[in-house]
Amino acid sequence: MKSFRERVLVVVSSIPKGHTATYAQVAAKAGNPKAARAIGTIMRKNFNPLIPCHRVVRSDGTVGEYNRGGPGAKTKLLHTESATLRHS
DNA sequence: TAGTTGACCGGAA
DNA sequence: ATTCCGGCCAACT
Repeated sequence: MKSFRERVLVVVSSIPKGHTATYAQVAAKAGNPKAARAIGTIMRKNFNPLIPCHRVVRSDGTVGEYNRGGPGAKTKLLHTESATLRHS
């Protein structure tokens, strides 16, 4: 039984290139559909290069936040990976 | 232990 | 369509 944040990191790292997942989706896959907010709390602190946190977006389709150069860098990365981004 | 914070979500006004 | 409010969860102080 690993910690919730361990599972979250695994789930996020499992996101295929060119594919995005919502925080709620990641939370649900980690085992807590309602822990979408906690995902942000975890990611914000535990950012490591093996975790493509930039592929995690909000349910609205907006990129959300990013601690690695701001939302702009995140959007740029997604665009680079040809991820299906939604126009806010 | 308890209280505050925050990369969120969904519903109501 | 946009803005406001409450709720839910994990981490930090």
